[in-house]
Amino acid sequence: MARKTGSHSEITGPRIRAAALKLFARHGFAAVSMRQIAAEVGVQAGALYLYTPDKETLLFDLLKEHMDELIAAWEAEPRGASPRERLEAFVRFHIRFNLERPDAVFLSYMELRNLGPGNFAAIEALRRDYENRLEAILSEGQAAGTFAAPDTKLATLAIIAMLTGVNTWYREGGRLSRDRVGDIYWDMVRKSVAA
Amino acid sequence: MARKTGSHSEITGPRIRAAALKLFARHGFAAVSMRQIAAEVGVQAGALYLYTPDKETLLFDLLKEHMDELIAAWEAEPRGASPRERLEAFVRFHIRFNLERPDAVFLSYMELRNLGPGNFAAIEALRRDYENRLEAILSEGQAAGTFAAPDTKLATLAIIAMLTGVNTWYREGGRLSRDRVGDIYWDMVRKSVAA
DNA sequence: AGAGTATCTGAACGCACGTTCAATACAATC
DNA sequence: GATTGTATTGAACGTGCGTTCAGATACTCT
Repeated sequence: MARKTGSHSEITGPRIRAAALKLFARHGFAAVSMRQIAAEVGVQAGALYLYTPDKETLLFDLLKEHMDELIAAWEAEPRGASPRERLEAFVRFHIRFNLERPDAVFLSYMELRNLGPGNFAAIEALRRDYENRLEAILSEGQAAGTFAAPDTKLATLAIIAMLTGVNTWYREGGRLSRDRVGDIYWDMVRKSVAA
Repeated sequence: MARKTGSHSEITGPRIRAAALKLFARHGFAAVSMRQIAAEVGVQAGALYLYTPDKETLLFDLLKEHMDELIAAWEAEPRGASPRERLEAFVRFHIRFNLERPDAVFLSYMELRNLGPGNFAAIEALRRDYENRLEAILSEGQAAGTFAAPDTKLATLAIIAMLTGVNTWYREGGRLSRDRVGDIYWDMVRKSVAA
């Protein structure tokens, strides 16, 4: 028995990636077998190799796609007029974007070590690219006298760590809405680099 | 051939835990085999079971020990007179303590999901205990008018995420000393919750 | 209707896994 | 120097791993 009905290649590929994303995030890359991913999709393990050359590449593609989307989404965001407005937009964007993709965010922070050196470097470069966009905002504000961070590079890393941390505790339907969380974090970030 | 010379039980146990900590942090719990740990220690895989009932318990013991040490070390820290002094002490303590144990910190944030429900709950409780100590400081300062965090619970989580993030980028011999990093983060934390 | 192509199955490959345990080697005690 | 107890080996258990591939199936095109 092979396919049941219809042409599936355009649907199986995304389903494999979705299943892999979910399972890798839940149990960790090394703890998830190709057979588990296949079972989640409703297919035999061998069929996965029509869509990926190997397990590591499957992980890499997920991480790469996530980082590309992150940067593209930030680029598409309306650009604030002042450094202060741009920083506020960044804070709210980062929280909102990450809360919409908890599995991909989790993977991006936890499973980099399962990549070979070349793939690792590619993802790291994208991460640094994203960080640099925040640092540029802080530097501009610093030059304009709006901000007074003791060290813009460290402020960049500190702010991103703080914002990404929201994903570890936020639960849908909890005591705070996403917008309210954005308000609270913006207040803290704003003050932390205030002049 | 069994032992080479001398009585080893008091030395093999700690060596197993040290090897497991290093390898788990480097490659992830699921990706490390009992045979690899044994090889690192210079012993056969079967010998590990003299010191741990199974692999998960080995991980749990590492995490538990780390959390116990963390809380005990904070308890032993001199207690500042004011909320502001206590917060500064917390910031500097957290950075210093975590930078001294990067592997254990990494494990504590990444491998909780490999614990069974009971073990998981035990570690989570200790983590919450630690967080509550910071939140208590913020609440006191809030009541005294020293701090004006929009939400002490979120400020707690934000500060801890920010501080723990230092471990992801700090490298010995880099451009900043540990003390200087403490200064910079204390400046940002102080301002972020300032009245 | 028939050929060709894309998609998938099912079995197999060699290898490594966590764990157990009888046998063994050594150290300490008498 | 024999006895006892502890620390360790080395082989084995059944299971599951990532990956490959010949063959089967269902769809498309003529």
